[in-house]
Amino acid sequence: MPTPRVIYWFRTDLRLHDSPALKAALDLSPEVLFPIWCWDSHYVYRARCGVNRWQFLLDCMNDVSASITKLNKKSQLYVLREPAVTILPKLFKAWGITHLVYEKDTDAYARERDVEVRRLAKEAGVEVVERMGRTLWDPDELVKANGGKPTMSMSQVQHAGAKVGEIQAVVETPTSLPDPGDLHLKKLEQQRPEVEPDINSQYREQDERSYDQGLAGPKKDFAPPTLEELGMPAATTPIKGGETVIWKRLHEEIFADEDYTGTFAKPNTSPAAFDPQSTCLTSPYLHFGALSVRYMYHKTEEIVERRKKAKKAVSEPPTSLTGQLLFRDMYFAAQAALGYAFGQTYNNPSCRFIPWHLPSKVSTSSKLITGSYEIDSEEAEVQFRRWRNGTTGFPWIDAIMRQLKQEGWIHHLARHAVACFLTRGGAYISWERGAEVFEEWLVDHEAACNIGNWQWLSCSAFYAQFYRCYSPVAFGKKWDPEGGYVRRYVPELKDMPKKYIYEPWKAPLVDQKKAAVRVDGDGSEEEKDGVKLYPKPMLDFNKQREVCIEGLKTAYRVKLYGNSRQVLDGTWKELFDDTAEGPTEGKMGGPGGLDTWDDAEGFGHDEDDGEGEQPVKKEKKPAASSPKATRGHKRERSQGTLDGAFKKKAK
DNA sequence: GCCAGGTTGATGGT
DNA sequence: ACCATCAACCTGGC
Repeated sequence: MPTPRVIYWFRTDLRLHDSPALKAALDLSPEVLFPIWCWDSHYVYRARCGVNRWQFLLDCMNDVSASITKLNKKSQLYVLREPAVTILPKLFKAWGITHLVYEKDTDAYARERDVEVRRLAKEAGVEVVERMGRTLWDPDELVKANGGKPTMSMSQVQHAGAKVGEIQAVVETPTSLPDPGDLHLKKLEQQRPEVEPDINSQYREQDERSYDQGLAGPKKDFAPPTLEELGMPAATTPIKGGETVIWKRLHEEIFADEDYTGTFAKPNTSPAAFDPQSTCLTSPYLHFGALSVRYMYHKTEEIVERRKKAKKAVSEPPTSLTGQLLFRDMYFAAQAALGYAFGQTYNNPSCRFIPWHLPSKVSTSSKLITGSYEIDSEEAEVQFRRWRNGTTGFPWIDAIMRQLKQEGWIHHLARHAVACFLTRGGAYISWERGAEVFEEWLVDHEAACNIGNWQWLSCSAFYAQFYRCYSPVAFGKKWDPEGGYVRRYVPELKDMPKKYIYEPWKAPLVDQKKAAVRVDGDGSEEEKDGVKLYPKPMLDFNKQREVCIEGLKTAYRVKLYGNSRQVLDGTWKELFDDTAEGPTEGKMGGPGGLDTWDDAEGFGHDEDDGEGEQPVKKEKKPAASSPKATRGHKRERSQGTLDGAFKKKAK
């Protein structure tokens, strides 16, 4: 057996502390170790990653690279400007690799990529070593312990977690690293093919920009790129990425304040607090793996246990700090169980079907569904744009959306406020449209959590109390009666009297004049006759609230899910007509999703919904006129980008 | 089948 | 700060 020559492939784990995968790599006692990042994964081949998250990723890369160099002057993070599936086979050969080691990633897209990578490794005689380090428990094991079903509630996670066993202990941080070997850059660059397979030609333009710089970048030093190299403008977020950044803050500020850590209760933290924010803001570091979630969990538990012994107050899950981490695991496991379908309503057995005024792009791109919506979606489209722009005319909503765009981060409850407002508590627009905006702008965007939370807030899954509705006026007022948060992020209202700060359209003209702002228009103009403008509200909230609740009531009565037959074949609409009164007997067209791919896995929602229809299990393929209808679309919401590209190549 | 509980509503009372 | 009420969803335990 030759001495191991190892590639350590960084993906979701830009850290050196508490990394089970890195430890596994070092436990091989390798002769050489190449720490690499491939120009791959979600960050190149994706439609939507805003500049702020890009910057945060680059911060994390630079930081971990510097930490590597500290342990071994000859080493660094080698950022390769080529996707894993094409560069890895070449590296295996050129570097004489025996082992490929990485942290397990259960993201739907990552799984598909990694299946291909395993195949390529096998072909090259390279052993793959994979370790879980991204969540408290392995999402696949949580799902298994949950009866093979997606985890849809906190109690399910806690029960399944108890079955899986103790959360893995923290592993030690390496104090030294092996040398990397000769990189053979010239040889590798000569071998560079025209990018084959052509993974997602739709992102071609962006790819080419980086390929033009060569495999090792403009300076041939394998350094992380700059935003300039990527052709992007400067970032606007004040949040700085990197393991050392969060490590310092975690110990010097968060854990150092044991009262804060030990009694943390999410619902009691203010969404209107800024500078500093009311929560610990660890999410983006967890996302990029710059902070280990298990380290955070164990350290928090240590503090909580110490306080318990001292008979000091502590908080408990789900509202405590560790409770927040449990929710994260819940969403990861739900995603692991559902794969690509988790990211959309269409063909998702866990997601309730609600006929939003502005449907998702998947719905509208499906021939089966287009045309079935008769609602004035043009008005909804305008409302969507105003929501995105932060010009809804509701200062609380607009302040949040503007903070999100500028800084890439908003408080959890602020996310609730704007998500509820966009979907079931205001504009009645599909959660998928909102999720896309968060995906682009959040520095902490985690596909599983973002998707899960949008389903939660829109009452599509996880949560059902749709009559609990956030008011765009009252909710902000409750947390911030003076309106300081609004004044900070909607500066045109900074001198508006407190009385009108959440409802400026009610301010008499004389007050508007004093505040040097005119409440008028739809947000398309910033100024008129030399006076600053703030838009009038884009909808009557109290009226819309009624419309939304009625809509949700109907949708819950009709009881269709994303994989119901009527959703897949586009005949759902008749079920929503004439549903105003009475029970639903006889109105439903039969169980919905019994004949879709999900049923093989046994967790459709349709088998037990009573209502007295005969099971139509027998009719194998429904009246789907397109193969899309049964296989479902894959989306690019950070899951799913490779689609057919791999498969073609695999043959 | 009943009933309590569900991380984070709003309002109007004390 | 702590109620009840509004209307009424689902899940989980018995």
